[in-house]
Amino acid sequence: MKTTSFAGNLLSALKNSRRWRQIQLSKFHGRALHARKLRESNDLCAAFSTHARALKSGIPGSTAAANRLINRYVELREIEHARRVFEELPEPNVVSWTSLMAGYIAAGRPAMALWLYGRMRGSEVLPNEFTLTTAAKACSVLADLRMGKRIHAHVEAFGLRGNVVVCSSLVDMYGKCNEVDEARRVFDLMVDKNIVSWTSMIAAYAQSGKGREALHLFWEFNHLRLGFPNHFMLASVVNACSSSGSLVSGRIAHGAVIRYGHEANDVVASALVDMYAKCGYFSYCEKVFRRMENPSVVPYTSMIVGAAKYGLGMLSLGLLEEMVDRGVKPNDVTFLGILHACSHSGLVDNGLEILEFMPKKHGIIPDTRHYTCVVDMLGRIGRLDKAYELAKSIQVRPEEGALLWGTLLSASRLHGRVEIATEASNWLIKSNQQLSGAYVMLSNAHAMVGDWKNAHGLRFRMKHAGVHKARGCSWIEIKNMTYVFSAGDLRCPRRNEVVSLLKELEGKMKVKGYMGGIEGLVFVEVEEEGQEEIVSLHSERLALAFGLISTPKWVTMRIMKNLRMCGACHEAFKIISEIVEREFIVRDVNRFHHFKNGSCACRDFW
DNA sequence: ATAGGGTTAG
Repeated sequence: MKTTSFAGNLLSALKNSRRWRQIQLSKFHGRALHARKLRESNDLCAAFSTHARALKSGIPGSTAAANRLINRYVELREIEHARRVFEELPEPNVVSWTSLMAGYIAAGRPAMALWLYGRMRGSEVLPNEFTLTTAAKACSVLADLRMGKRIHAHVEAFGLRGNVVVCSSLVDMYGKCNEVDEARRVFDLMVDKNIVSWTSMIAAYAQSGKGREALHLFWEFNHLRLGFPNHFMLASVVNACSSSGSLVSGRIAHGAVIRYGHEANDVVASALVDMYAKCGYFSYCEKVFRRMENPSVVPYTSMIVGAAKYGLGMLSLGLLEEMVDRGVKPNDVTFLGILHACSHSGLVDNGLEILEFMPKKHGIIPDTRHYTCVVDMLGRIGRLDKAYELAKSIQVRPEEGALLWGTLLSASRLHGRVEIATEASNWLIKSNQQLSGAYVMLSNAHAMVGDWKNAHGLRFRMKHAGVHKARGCSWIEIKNMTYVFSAGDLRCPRRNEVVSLLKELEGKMKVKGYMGGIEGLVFVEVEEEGQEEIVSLHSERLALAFGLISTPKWVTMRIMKNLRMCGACHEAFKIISEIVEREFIVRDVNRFHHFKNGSCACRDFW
């Protein structure tokens, strides 16, 4: 009985199917569909008829036949039909369960796959390596660590820790859940490793900002002569270079890409575009991008964000226009980049216009992230009231609002708008987010308008609440050396030179028309073994001169950022390089020749 | 029936 009614349901489902209607419509109008769609439709008809035949005959077919049908539907992206077949099965086996789970992941519904896994564990069917790999993948997509750990436990329980595919999927899962150390533990315990396992681990490091570790692992892979890196691995390696901001490694990685013949791969090229932008080599970023024949939305977005970082807001806007003309659809990230670009190039009116046309012209509804960019844009040029109004008008979930209110806070601090700074800080403190930033910035805002009583009071409250401000740290790579500096570290070897450099840069910035936001009072913290001191100074540059911040890299980065805003990044880089180069001899200049010839071997990496 | 890569606001 069930079968008969199901046949009826199927028929109506068939008739309701969008593709079925398409077929009927095209037949009726005598119009041909696109070849691919037609093929798909025919395939779907075939699947439907197999399905209907099986049901009408009333003889329950073999489970294997049903599984084939499930997979056919999954391939055709008809997950609900796959599910119907599955639900009709009197005795689904492990393949039926796994196929359906994989189908739900492919359909973008990984939570459903995990739900099915739970149901399966309640049945008599036991999972095998395919099921657990699929379940781990669902956790990876969802970044669901809790469930991921349970899957890991099941892998152990079913004795599958020696399976390379299962373990690679666990490495990937832990990586995507931001548990790189756990990923590494699984990776190290693997006896059999293949290129996928290595790539998963390298990608896990690269994606969590541990570029050096990623590169080291890549070096190991090459050193052990485990094979040639493929485009998957190289994309991750290039990504590792961007996340460590290392231009030297990046160029060598580019050499490796050329050497192994993966220049034409879209994903690798996108990673290179991003890497050159992040490592401060914009002309190469552009070069690599322009070499791509049909850049997709991702490289376009990388380019837009890259141009924005160099103060080339008009170029970003031009790129948006160009991609739309070429039929590449911008996405939410693209618009984040565009708004970021407008913000950093002072293109406020363009930015507001973009915000308005995003949904109308491009079908992208702005979310909190986009509004945060606009708040930043308005706040940056001092239109605090409008920024505040906008921030208040947005409905945000508490866990989403920290960036929004943090942005507003830093803008109001910059412009000495204590009342807005207070409200923004209170929002952050109330929602227990970014506490140290909230306290410090509000305290700085009070200090800026000369209200020392409140400034000190906040510091006291902060201490009382047990909130600790982590020491700032940054680094710069010049030629072959990385210089790391941390705030409060007084061991700056070339303080005087840096101070005169900063003065020089300041002069150049003024010529370029950049009005530094911080000309008034700033707060400088000196935290050395619990010691804390509040100092009011004329500017951060002076703070540096007094030795209170001795962070050339920290300061140079800041200056570079400022210079980028007025389009003088190269100048800054040149001057800084000159200073540092005098003392440090650049090692192994020939590497660059290797790179130029495209014959750089990966073992030259270090 | 199973595993890996690129863009994300302050």
